[in-house]
Amino acid sequence: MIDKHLLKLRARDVISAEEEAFIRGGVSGSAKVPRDTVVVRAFDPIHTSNILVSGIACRLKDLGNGRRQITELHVPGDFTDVHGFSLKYLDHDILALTDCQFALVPHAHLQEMTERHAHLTRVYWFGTNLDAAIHREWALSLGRRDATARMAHLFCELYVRLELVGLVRQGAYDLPLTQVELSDCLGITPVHTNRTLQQLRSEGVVEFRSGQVIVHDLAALEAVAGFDPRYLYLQRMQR
Amino acid sequence: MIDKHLLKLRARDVISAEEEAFIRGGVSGSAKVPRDTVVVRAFDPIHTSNILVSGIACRLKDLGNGRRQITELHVPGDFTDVHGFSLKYLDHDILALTDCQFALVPHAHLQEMTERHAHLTRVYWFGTNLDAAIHREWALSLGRRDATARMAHLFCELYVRLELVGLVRQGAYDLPLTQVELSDCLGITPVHTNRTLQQLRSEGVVEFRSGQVIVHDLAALEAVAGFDPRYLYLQRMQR
DNA sequence: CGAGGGGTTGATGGTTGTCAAGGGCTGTGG
DNA sequence: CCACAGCCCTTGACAACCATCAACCCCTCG
Repeated sequence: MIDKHLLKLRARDVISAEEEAFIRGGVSGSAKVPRDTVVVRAFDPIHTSNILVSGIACRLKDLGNGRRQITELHVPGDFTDVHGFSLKYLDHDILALTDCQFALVPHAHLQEMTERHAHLTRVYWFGTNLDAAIHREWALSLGRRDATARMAHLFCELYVRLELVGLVRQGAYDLPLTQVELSDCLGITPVHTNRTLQQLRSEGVVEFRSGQVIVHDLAALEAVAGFDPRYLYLQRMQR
Repeated sequence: MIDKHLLKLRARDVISAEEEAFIRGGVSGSAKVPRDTVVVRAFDPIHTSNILVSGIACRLKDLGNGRRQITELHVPGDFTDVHGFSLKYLDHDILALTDCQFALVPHAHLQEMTERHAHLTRVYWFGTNLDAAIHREWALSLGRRDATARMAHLFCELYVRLELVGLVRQGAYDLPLTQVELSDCLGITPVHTNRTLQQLRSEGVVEFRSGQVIVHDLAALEAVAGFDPRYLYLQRMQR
């Protein structure tokens, strides 16, 4: 069930058989939730964290006045809320953007990990730091890239992250979001999202249609985005 | 030297005398750097992390074409780059925005901490998760708040964070940044920063002048910002 | 005294937001 | 089987926020 999660971990560090067993042993159950479900509500106390097994989820901050910002998209293999273990509550919702399956990990298990598995603790600490690096790149996009570059950059990021877990085929990947949800990632209005998508499509760079991203020209997409993947920390650590 | 750092830690968790000794024992030296110094350069390998003792520093992402985005401001007591311990290099610069003093902590010491001090490891893990929460709030600002609210929100955040380490007096605190640097926090141009500052000043809410932030009406400032401090996780944990 | 950094102001333009309407598709129930 | 609701996408007209460009002021410092 959490094979993709291990794939993601092993892309960046060495996980021993014993550590793998410990991780697998920590999964206390699983949950299937339909599209548009709030999996974890902001500010609620929590005692379990969720590994995304399948589907697309996100971290969503809601201003209440109708304005909302997605601060990260989650792909299969992601630990959507390990940070909940140390924070005790989240400052944002975890929302399933499509039908999703999650593997559940009690915080007690993470507590035990910190007591007895120093290396694994560092691996998951790294994981939350990677999330923070993604947040920073999004802040850069939101602050200093125009709508076109911002959108291209998001498509580049997802390309890399999904390829890591084997979900890119022939330069295309599934992303069954609405244009409204995409807007909430990019900090623009749905109308402008629509027009930006049309522009990228007409230039033959990338297409977003019927829940799929089809990259026609990856080099061009990266150029439009100004994409530099180093913020995703893709090299494996030497232990 | 790192009293403010301990103040910050103890605001959110219980630190034993033994743990305090371990932290203090980890400081291998200190560094004084003048304004505008890059303390840690993006993508350089690193083996030491820095606790900010005095001054204001930031995390800065540079697009190269003149566009740059500050993703977090650091105040005295902050561990500006603990995340460098697990990431091995940073995806952004650490820049001293004023004359700064830092306490240096070798990564070997943090490594030892993860092996022998599980609770302290959780404390510092929490710390990086708090940074990520701040990143998310900034992403929300950059994506969904207008310039006025964004600026007000930043002043609110700094008010809380500086108060925690005893650096707010009579509703005012030092913030010796230029308007250009403030612009790089807010994702707007210096010209617009200037006009937004004038607006907030003329409304009697807050004043930013000669390196000081003077809050005239905190309630109004928080209202303009839509400020909710819960993302700063101010309650102390019960161990 | 001149250079340079920082701040201020005015005029103008562009990216993006807002408002409003309509089209296509899907699912459902009469 | 058709009517209709609802969601999603698309388009056009217009407005607003913010960027750009350019100039000027003030202060400090060599």
